[in-house]
Amino acid sequence: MVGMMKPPEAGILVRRLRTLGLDREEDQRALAGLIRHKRRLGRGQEIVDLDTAQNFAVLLTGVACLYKRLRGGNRQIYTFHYPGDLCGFHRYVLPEAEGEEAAMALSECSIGIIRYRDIDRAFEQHPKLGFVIWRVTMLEASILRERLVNLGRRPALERVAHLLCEQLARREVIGVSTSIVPLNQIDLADAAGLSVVHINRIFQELRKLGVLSDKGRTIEVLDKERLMSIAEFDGRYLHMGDALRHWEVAIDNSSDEGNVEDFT
Amino acid sequence: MVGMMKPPEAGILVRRLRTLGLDREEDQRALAGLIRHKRRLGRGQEIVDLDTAQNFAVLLTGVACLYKRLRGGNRQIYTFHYPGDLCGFHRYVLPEAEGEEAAMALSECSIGIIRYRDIDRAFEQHPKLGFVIWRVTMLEASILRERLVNLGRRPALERVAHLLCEQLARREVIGVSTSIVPLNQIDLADAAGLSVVHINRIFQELRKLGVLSDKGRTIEVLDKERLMSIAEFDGRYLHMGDALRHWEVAIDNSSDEGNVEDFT
DNA sequence: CGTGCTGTTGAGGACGATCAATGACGGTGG
DNA sequence: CCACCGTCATTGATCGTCCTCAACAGCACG
Repeated sequence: MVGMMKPPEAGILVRRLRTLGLDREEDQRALAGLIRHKRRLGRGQEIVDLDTAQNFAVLLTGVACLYKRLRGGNRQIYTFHYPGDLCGFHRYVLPEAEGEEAAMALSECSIGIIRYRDIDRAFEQHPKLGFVIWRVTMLEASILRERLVNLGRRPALERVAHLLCEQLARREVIGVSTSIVPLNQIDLADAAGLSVVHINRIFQELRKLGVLSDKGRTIEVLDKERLMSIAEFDGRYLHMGDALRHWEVAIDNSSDEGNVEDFT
Repeated sequence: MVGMMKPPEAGILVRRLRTLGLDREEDQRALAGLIRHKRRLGRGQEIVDLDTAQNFAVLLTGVACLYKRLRGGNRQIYTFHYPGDLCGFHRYVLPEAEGEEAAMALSECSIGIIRYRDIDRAFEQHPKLGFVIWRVTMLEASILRERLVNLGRRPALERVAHLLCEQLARREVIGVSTSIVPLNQIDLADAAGLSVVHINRIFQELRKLGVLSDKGRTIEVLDKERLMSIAEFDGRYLHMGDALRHWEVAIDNSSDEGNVEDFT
C-alpha cells in the first residue's frame, strides 16, 4: 500500500486539523500527502516503535490509547486515541527515550504512518501546518490536565462519569455520534486509576441511575444529560469550538449555595 | 522598567532553552529581547490574565504553580513553575477560554512579560525558536503524564516522594542545588491529590525514615537516595539530557524478583 | 498582643483495594 | 456439534488507606 492515500482515510486527519484552524487548502493538501503507508493492527498491538522510530502514526480507524506500564504490571492510561489523533508524535518534538511509554490498539485499528523527514519538509514549506499541529499537541495537554483533576480530586462515580463524557464528546467532534463508548471496564479502570472491581460497581450504580444500559459488554450511555450533571462536565477544555456548545457547563446547582464564596 | 532587560534575568530563560536545543546565538539574542516588562508578585497573586491576555509571562525568580479551582473550593495543582518556566503560554497556542485555570505565585516572584505580537514576529524570523519553545511545552506535557501516573497508581508515600524528587531535579537543572523544596504542605497536598492532614502524616513518616529534616516549616531533604528509591524515581521524563544522569533509575530491587515477568 | 496562616494530633468512618471464586460469552479445534 | 479455553464481567468478604471533622499549637505579622 505505498503511494497516495485515498481521500476518505487521510480525510479524517484533515478534517480534524481544520477544526483547529488549518483553513488554507494548500496546507490541507500538503498534510494529506504526508501519509504514505498504512497498517492494520489488532487489539493489544503496540503502535509506536514501528521501525526505528523515525516516524509516527495517525490513527485512521479504531480506538487506541497511550499508556505507561509500571513495575508490578499496573498500567496507567494517559489518554484514549480516536481517528485523527496522532500517536507518538511527542517523540518527534522531544525525542529522548521515554520510560515505558507506549501506544496500543484497543480495537481493530488502521493507522497511517508519517515519516519524520516528510513532516520536516512539510513544516518548512507550510509553517502554518506546524502551528496547527502544535495546537493539536496543546489540546492533548489540556486533556491531560483535566484528567489530572479527575484523578486528583473527584470520587469514583464522578470520575468515571467524566471520563465517559469526554469520550462521547471527543467522538462527536470527529463525527461519531453514537452513545456507545467503545471501551471495556479494564481500559476504563486503567484510565481512571481505579481497580476493575470498583469500576464494575460504579457501573452498576450508573445503570441503576438509568445512565448506562445493561446490555452485556457494550457501554452504552442512555442518559447523557444525567451523566454530564454527575460529572459536572464542562467540555471547554476540549476546545471544540462552536461545534458542540451543548457540552458546556451542565451544572446541578441544587446543593452548593453558600459555600461558593469560601475561597476568596 | 520598560526597555531592554538586564542580562542576568533574561539569562535564566536563555539558559533554559539552551538545554532544549537553542544553540544559535542569534536565536538566543532574539529570545532575550522579547522580555520588555517585568513585574513583582507576592504569594497568592495571580499571574495569568495580567492585561487582556495579549501576553504571557516568564517566571524569573520565585516559585509559582498552574492550577484549577473546583466547585467546593478544592484546588488541583497541575505543576509547579520555577525560574525559566513559561506561565500561561498554552493560551497563546490554544487561545480559547479555559475553565477556571490560573497560575499563582507561591512565593515572592518576579516575572517577565512577553507580548503575543512580539513573539509572533520572533517566530517568523527565527523558526528554530518556535520549535524549541514547542519542546518546552512538550516537556510540560511529559511532566503532566508522569504526574498522572503518580495520582493514578501510586500510594501516598511514594506519591509524595516522587513529587519531591521531581522538584529537586527540576531545580537542579536550573542551577539551584539546595535540598530544600520551597513549598508548604498545603501546596503539596493540592498537587498530590491528598488531604493536608494526610500529607502531614506522610511527612512524619518520611522524617522517621530520615529522609526529611524536622526543621519546622521548611521542607529539607536529608537523604536523596532514599527518597528516590521510595519513589522509584526515574527522571528521564524530565528530559534533562546528560546534565543529570544520576537522577535516572534508582531502583531497590530487593523485593520484586519473580513477578516482573507477569505481564507478558 | 491579637490575628492569620500553617502545621500537628486524635477519633471515626467512608471509599476503594485486594483476594478469591464464579458466570457469561465467543472463538477454536477436535 | 461439542468441549475447551481465554477474556471480560460480576459477586462477596475483608481490610487498609485516606478523608473528614475538630481542636489546638506555633510562628510570623502587623
